[in-house]
Amino acid sequence: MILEKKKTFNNFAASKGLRSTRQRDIILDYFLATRQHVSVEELYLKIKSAHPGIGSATVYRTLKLFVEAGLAREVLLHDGQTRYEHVMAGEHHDHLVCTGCNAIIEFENETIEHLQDEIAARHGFLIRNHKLEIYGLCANCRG
Amino acid sequence: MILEKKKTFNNFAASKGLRSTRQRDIILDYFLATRQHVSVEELYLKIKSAHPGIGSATVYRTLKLFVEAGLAREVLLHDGQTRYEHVMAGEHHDHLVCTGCNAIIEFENETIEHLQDEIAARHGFLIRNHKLEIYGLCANCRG
DNA sequence: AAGCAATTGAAAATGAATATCAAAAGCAGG
DNA sequence: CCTGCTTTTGATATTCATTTTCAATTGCTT
Repeated sequence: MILEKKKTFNNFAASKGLRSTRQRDIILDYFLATRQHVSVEELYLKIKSAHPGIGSATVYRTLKLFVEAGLAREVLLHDGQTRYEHVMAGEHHDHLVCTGCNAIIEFENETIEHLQDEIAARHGFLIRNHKLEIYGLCANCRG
Repeated sequence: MILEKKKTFNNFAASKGLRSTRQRDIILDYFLATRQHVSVEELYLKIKSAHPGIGSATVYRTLKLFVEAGLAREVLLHDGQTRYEHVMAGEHHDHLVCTGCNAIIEFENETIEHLQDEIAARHGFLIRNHKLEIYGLCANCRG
């Protein structure tokens, strides 16, 4: 599915007349290799250790392209940094965020998705994406 | 219910050993008088026109107190500003956010709330609050 | 009224994100 | 493989929301 995503990005780039560059390839590789919710800074530091030449501005710019291309999604947690997560085809996961230890538990619930569709339809609203975050204390932290 | 909220804040202040100040009273009045999703800047400007002495740092500080006191909730939209909305006892509304015109439509759905409780229970998670935002185009903007 | 700690306002500091711009790199067409 | 044109990049400066700092003020207790 990594090839799949690279193809998606290439198609997007082609359709927008964007050029294919070494940096974008590298950043995409690193982004695809991460797990959930990388901040730009985190991704930048990882990349920098292997590719010192790449600047953080490029990482910022490129992640925004990934969002446009439909590969990534912005996640705003409460730590003052914009984070990015993968957009999986079809599937959509939401988050339980522990305010004690910052653990993030992902879950999926079809019924909730359906209800959202209904609500949107009722308002003539066309859904592009959504975000559901539940804040509280995880099993460990509720002590 | 405004008196209710003032009392809630006073109780909180008392329990934390916080002092009662003119500024906090004023800021609370203005916050309670706002409708949904005030940014700190917006609230500060409103207050400043009638009370020029009050500084923005105090508004920032005080809104965080309201969150601690359970009166307010942070809402992170995608405009780079932290916004605050009222916490209504029991009820919880979520948002349809139009990426075309930035309109925000609020809705409530009991079933979704229930499902969230179930999911949390399944993970031994204790819910403090949650946030559901659906992004897309409103009826006007989907043209 | 006096003393002490919390609070405030102004200004400086921080920090994420964006804009600027000259140099470098991609992509034609010849 | 050059040439010329445009996009992209990296470094730096800039912006802007938020936080911190700190001296002065204020609230509270005795």
